[in-house]
Amino acid sequence: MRVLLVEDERRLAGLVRDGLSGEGFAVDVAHDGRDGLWMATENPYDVIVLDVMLPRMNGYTVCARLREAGNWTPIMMLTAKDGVYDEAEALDTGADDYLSKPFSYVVLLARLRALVRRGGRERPVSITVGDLVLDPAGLRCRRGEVEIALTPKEFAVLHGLARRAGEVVSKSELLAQAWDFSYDGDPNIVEVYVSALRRKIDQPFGRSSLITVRGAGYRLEAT
Amino acid sequence: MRVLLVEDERRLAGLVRDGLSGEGFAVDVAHDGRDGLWMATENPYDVIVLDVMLPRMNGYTVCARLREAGNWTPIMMLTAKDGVYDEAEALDTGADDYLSKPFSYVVLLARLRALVRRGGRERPVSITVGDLVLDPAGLRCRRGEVEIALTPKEFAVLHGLARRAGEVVSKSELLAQAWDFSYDGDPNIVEVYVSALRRKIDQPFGRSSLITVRGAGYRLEAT
DNA sequence: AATGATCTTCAGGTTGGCTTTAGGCTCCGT
DNA sequence: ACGGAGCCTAAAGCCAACCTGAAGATCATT
Repeated sequence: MRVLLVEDERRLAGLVRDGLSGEGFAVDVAHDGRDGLWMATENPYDVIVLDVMLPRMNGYTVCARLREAGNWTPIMMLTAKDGVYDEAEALDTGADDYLSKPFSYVVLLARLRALVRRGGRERPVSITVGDLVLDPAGLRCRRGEVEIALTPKEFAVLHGLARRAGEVVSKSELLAQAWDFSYDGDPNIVEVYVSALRRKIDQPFGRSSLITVRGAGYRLEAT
Repeated sequence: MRVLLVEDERRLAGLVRDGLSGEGFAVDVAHDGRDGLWMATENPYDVIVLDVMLPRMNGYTVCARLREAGNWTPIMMLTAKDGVYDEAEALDTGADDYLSKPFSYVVLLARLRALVRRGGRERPVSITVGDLVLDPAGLRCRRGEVEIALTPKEFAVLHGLARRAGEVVSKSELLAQAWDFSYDGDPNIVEVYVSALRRKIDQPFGRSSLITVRGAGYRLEAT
């Protein structure tokens, strides 16, 4: 059971880490928002404990970014009870549960277990474009009844297109969405993936839903 | 924020209605499928909460009918977890998200908000000149029901004209809009594009909506 | 280590949009 | 009627954008 703890107060972080380790959790700790987002993106965790007030990027933003990126790991938000931050906002941005500071360790443990057990939120919003269905929770995709196997990168690119079905999405936008912030490779990579996607989602079905708009980008149509 | 709740269990419907009302939603309730379909058709809602098992018409059918009719209001499906109904089927018929009963009210609220937020993203306004429709987001154009393929440059020129439909737009204005600042080629290029546009948007339809105003520029009319 | 899957780079080939050119046409003033 | 300025448009060259197969690099798993 892997836990990511994003908490800048070193003392609290240490206590929680030690406690959870003793319960059999494998705990990674990040000390600011950006590191937390990075680690959550790079590793698969079973649950993330996320403080709201963090240096370099607040908890809401981290949470929202993860959800945007299709990461639906259960998130427990830690909110300081000084009234500035709203608990409902935590749930809005995609958190699954929250705990107000100060909290007792026993309560945290119980709620964490509950969260892991029920698997967090049931499912993210699915995207439908014609008879093409994307399920971000399982990184799954199908056209009609036919399941289509996609690699994570392929899915990310298709997801970026599907979220704005009917609109032209530029190559640089796709790059920004599906690749790391600081990817500086050949933008041609997008073409390579579009090509692969067409071979999977269009050709076998005799469709042409993934349109090239020369000089502008690509458009996914609900053919 | 208007919500349509289609749910036959009176007690549950009442609870949800009261809760959502308290959050500032305006809630209408229908107690069977056919009423629900009717109300959804007649009124504009921001989101629809739809039980699967309903008298007189089940949730899948209501959902499918709405989508067939071109109604794309975000739909949250409520599925009873007794295995008879499949969640995937909900997504198939065009639902945007689903929630398994029993669910907690907090979760429903959070997911509803997520749905509305996503569905609420409005596309850039399309421009209409008579029966000519321009969709800037998709770089698409059609006259009536007929889709017209335009290159990005052609679209840019037509867009410049359509935004000021009925007015005369000078060649230099079009140049400034559709070409780079640093373009120093032949202004004749505008004539070339106007020519190409006429061949595409007027000739096939026996129209003449793109008028030359000698010595001044061009005017697009809502013929 | 070895294997297989995925990601990325590379390079050759192709396409199609942009621009220029040039000859013909239209309008308008003289 | 005539000439010229402004406009139209077919045609063709050019070049950036794009496609795609293949090979190398990376990563995860056994």
